[in-house]
Amino acid sequence: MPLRFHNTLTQQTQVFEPLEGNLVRMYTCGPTVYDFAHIGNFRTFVFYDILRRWLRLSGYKLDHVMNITDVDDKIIRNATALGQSLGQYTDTYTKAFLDDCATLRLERPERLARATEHIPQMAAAIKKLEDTGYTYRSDGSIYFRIAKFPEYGKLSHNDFSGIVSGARVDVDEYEKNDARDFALWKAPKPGEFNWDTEVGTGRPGWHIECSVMAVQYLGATLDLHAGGVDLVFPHHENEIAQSEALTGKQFARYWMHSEFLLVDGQKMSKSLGNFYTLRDLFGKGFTPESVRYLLASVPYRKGLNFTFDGLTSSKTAIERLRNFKHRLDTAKLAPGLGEAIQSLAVASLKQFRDAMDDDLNTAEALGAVFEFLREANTALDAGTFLEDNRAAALELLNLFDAVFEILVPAEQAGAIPAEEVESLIAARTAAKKARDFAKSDAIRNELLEKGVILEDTKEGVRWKRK
RNA sequence: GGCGCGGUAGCCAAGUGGUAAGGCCAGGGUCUGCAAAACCCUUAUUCGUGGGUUCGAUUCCCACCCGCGCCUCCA
Repeated sequence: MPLRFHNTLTQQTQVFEPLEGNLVRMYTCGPTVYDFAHIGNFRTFVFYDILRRWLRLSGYKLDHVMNITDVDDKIIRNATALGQSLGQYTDTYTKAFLDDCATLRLERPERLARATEHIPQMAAAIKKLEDTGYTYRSDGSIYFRIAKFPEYGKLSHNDFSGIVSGARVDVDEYEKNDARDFALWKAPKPGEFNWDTEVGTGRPGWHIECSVMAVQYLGATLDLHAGGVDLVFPHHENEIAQSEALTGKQFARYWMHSEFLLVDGQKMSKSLGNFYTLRDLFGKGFTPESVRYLLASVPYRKGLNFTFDGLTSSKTAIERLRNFKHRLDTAKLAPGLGEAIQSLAVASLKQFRDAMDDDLNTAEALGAVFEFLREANTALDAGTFLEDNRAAALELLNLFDAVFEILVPAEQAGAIPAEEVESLIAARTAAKKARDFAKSDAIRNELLEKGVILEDTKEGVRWKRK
């Protein structure tokens, strides 16, 4: 089945094909580094990661740019309050963001682009828009005149034709000609962080950075542009207006937007006390893998209701997958090929691929894995899962983990070393053999307290960390 | 009000014009010195409400109710 994505621009799910061969030029909206990113942000960043991985696994090469917005009102406010330079302030949160991404095993885009490192390019773009009549100045700021861009609204499917009537409004009386016009360049404020450029002193508006950096690194027409739904309007709509006014070419061919994450059915907000960063969750004992799994398991276009029950349930599901992987890796199997389980493996692999091809339907892809897992366990118990079945089963599981990447546990600081665990297990086994159950149970409890769970199986003792 | 997304078992959630994937929880079982862990089994005559189209709708159409998002730089 061909790879298909839902395109916000056309409001349809359509076959994805890049403009040029197997190279995908993509741009995703990254964080504004004014604070720690929260799990709602990471829902979107995990979506980018799944998208990247599936494109790669589908045989595409990626040229992916993500911006780091390191100048905006909140950053300026906070940095000023702390008496820090912009760079000092944003470095802290940029680093925290990148650390969090690594913890969640998010692939790094081919390029991260910081807004403050592209100020001259933004000024040049604004200059060009001025020269071509797309802008006007007002009180030292430069605005984009959306009346000059008839297609404005095509992404968010809003009809602005009734609102766009700039001529009525007196420029001297109003900051903007039209309520929908947006700032390309903001007038300098005394005591704040400003840049001297060819269009004057001040600082860039929010939207221009994405247009400029995307076009600079990826060319006038992107294959794919993604972000959270809340960015559809105005951010992405404005990006389109600027970019297409600038280049005269279609800006992005496919627009993908991830839905919101809710907490207990409500929007996350500081006042409700349901506002979580990754640090908060790890502090409560949840693992990065559980967070990653939960955020990845609900298809990106569906609102995701985040709950602690959900995290706990993810942890259990991950355990089951890891147990199965371990069993596949270590089981002693009779030679031969079990026909039934083999055809199920092939079918499950196809189902997994088809589901991912269908606009990244991760929920159905997971369903395929678990269904196979159950049948394979039954076959393993029954002895109808044979040596030559191992490869296809591992292929499915490896493909699954190439997307979800949760099978290998993260290292935990302060954990009991493996050698120590092994020697305690040896002592327990000896005690059991001598039928000294008091001693063997004591060792078992000691290990449990240190976070190690023992599993007595026919093949011997297996252990894992809690 | 406009635009968009969604309402499927206790919770999370997939899906199709032909009679409901999967995960978690719960209950039952296998295994075990006892446990744990692991594994298996069971769990929606029903898909927000009311109409309509159809031989047949959760799936198509209409209306309504409810939740969420955007409509001033929130992923």
